[in-house]
Amino acid sequence: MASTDKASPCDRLLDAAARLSYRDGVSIGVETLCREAGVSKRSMYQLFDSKDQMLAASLERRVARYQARLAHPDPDAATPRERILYVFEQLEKGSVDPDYHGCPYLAVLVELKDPEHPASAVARGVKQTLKEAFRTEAERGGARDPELLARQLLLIFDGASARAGARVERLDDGLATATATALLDAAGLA
Amino acid sequence: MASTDKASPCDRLLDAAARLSYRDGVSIGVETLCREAGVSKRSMYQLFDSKDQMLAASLERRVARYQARLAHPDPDAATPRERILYVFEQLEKGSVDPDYHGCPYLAVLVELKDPEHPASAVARGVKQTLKEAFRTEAERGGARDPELLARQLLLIFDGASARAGARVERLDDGLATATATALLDAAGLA
DNA sequence: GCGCGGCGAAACCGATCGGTGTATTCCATG
DNA sequence: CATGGAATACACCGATCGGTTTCGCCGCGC
Repeated sequence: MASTDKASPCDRLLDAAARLSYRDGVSIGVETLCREAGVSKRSMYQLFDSKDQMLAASLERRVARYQARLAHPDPDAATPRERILYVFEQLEKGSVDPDYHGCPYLAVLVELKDPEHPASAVARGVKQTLKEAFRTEAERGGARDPELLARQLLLIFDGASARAGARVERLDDGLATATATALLDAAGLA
Repeated sequence: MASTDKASPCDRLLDAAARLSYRDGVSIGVETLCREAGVSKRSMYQLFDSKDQMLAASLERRVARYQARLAHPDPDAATPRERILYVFEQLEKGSVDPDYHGCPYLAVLVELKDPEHPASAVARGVKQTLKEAFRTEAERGGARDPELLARQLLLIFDGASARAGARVERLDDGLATATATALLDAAGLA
């Protein structure tokens, strides 16, 4: 059976929306989405009010998985520095996938220039959460200015993911971790 | 008279394409573009082979202006460090404009996931040129690894422009220059 | 005065957009 | 077996997509 069988129409729709909108952009058509999910357009509009809300739901659905992949597997044993650098190591590991096209949440924010779009709100929330995670680690590690360090790390994170996704830069030599390390050192993080 | 009068149809078209595709995204329609430029669709298709090529031309047209805005006004008197930091100061100055939506070349690369698109090639070229400018300054300033430093600075540049354009971050407190400075120091740049 | 070329207005092309209406089928529950 | 909700197929809506074509005006050279 195909990987999309057996799941509920709602799940199949959200998975297809996440996959295709990430690969082809948010302007992917609902017709294509439904065909890919094996769900009729009529069913889709009974499950969701609009394409915009389905897109937001498809982003929301993957938030936990996304954050879990960036979280250090053994948080208690790791230092703040290790937990921060683990995020960038994971970014570098993911970027070698030929299907990698950058952080999907940043891509949505760039493509949907409308900040009122429901999907933009989801994406902003993910970015905010990551920043707060960085800031918490920065505080625990004794950084001189935890807020500043967190904002700097997000500059690196988003810059690296955007450039790697656009195939303008490669991260597989540790560019992101090296840059983050330089900032951690400059911030006086333990 | 409107600002678009008196210029040639070609210029008006390219200006409108640059303005609207930057504001609304590259999926802006040719109908809208032509209406804004006051040029008939027929004339547009005599001047350009396709919408894609017109988009590429509109990006190309602004390259020199874009690069000039990032270049230090007095290159001979300035140190490599000053010339590098000037780029980030200009980025921060531009980002306070309410119409700022990030670096237009990075936005095009993210929106047009197709690297074969003629506009993608133009955008990649701009990024490459900026990286080489950074590397030249890094060499002249005696950085330990000029190539690495140039790549790191572009991470900052693109991360800052994308986040500022998406209104997820503000640069008006000097975030970009502060981060770049930390990297220059870490690289041993004079 | 006349014809011709360039250009704008607008119709037109097939395709696709987001979204809806309607009729039908499937399946689980009572 | 009957009923009802869920899902289907499919036609349809007006709008817009990138792109082409027709027509008619206007100015310039002969």
